[in-house]
Amino acid sequence: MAEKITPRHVDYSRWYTDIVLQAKLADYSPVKGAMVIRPNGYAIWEMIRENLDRMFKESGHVNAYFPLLIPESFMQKEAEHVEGFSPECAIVTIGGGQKLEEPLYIRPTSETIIWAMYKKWIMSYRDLPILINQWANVLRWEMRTRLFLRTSEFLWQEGHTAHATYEEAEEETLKILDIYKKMAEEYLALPVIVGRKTDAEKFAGAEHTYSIEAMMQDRKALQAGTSHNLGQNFAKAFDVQFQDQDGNLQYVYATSWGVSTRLIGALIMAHSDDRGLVLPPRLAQRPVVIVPIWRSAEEKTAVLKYAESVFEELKGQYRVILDDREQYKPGFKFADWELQGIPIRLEIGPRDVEKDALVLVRRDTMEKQFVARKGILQTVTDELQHMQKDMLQRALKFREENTFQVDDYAEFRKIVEGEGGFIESHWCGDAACETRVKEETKATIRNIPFERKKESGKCIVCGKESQGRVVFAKAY
RNA sequence: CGGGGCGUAGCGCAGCCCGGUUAGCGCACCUGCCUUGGGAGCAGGGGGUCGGAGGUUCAAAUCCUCUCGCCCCGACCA
Repeated sequence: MAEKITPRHVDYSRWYTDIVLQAKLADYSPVKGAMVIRPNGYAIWEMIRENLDRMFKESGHVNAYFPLLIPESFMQKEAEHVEGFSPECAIVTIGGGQKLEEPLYIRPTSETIIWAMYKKWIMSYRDLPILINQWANVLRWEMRTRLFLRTSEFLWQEGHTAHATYEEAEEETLKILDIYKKMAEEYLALPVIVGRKTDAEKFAGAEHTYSIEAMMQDRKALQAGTSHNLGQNFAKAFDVQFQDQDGNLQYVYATSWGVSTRLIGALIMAHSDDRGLVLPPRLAQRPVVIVPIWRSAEEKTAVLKYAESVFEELKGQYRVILDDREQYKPGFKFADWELQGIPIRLEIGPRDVEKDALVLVRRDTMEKQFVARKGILQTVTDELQHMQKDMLQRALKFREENTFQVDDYAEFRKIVEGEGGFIESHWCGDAACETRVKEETKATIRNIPFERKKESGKCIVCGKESQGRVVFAKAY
């Protein structure tokens, strides 16, 4: 059989597309720019969703659902917001066979409809805070689309909170960022740089935006989540005031934050290899596959009996696949499950039955080891934990090896135009310098990391004073 | 909007220039046999408005006209 996946070194973006299609994560839809998320892909989203949802609820948030369609007038209330989103909106103008009096926007995000409702619900400080999240689809008309990374319609969660003070809103914004970091590192095994976006890169309508940024295997950056402190911008636009304890009317402070199915793209590009998908164990709904191997009918009986006993032992803890299909040889099954990223494969053949052992293969390292039948549940559990940890460490090491401190613009350009990577350079804070770098190199400031050294230096572009380094990279 | 390319089975393609019986190949799919410790083999089988419409002709996947869709490059936009 021919190779199904273009190797990374041949064509990175084709490799990515091949993985998505061949691992049956998603498929192209009849509508340009949209995609179908297939069961394998949706399973990953479910794992992300279940865990994030739990963390949101543990931190006091509740879920709700706001409608898909937003009156045009709502969209136009917040000036920056309108400007930021108008070009990429789809608008419904006909309903029930008649032209609508007011066009309805298909939500590109829900701030406006939500703040129109918050106006009705918020009267006093006793109504605050409101900590609502919603799981929804949104639509942004995109010219260049790529499966999971940028599609016109995508799934996400969007949190929208309302607070009595700026400080409380800021605290919320940061709390969520922490949850995102946890999701990225502990579940996706994806090390991220936490920081603040520059004004040029912030959300349209926000006071400021924070993000988590990850490095992909082609050394490009991918924004994996954002959290915005919206200040009083939306409260003012929608006239949402509350009466404080002293009886004074004040505008409400807001936040919003989201992660999307783009995380699945991040996951693929950070960990997968030329054989196919590599799933971190904590995101695998089915972390183990058992492949029985036999020749004769007697062997088949013995092997299957043995395999079933292993299956029974593991199934209380893990969703296990027992691949007893007759029509495929073991070699085919190995390749098939590797393609789909199943973290651990257990091979069971006549020799293993005899020795009361089995062969365990880790997807990330492809390392084969003989393990004892006894205690297999514990062995699998240990291996899954190690794999989870190793994947994060490996990704972290890769990022560190491809992060450079640069103080000379010529060298900066050489790196960006060459292999690429994250470049930590001084920046004076002037948008003009940021723009110049973007125009000349296509690299942008990913964020201003929280964990940066206080270090005086000179702006990589203009040479003016700078307090610390920011992270530049080409981004998805 | 300009230039170029492509539409033939689920996917990838050949056939077209030079019109001629039932339109073919690889992969995938179905049935059977045989195999099974790294993507097997053999035999049989199902599946097509040849993108669409019109025209030329005894005869069109093939020639002509129109039309629709997609891809690449440029322009535009960021």
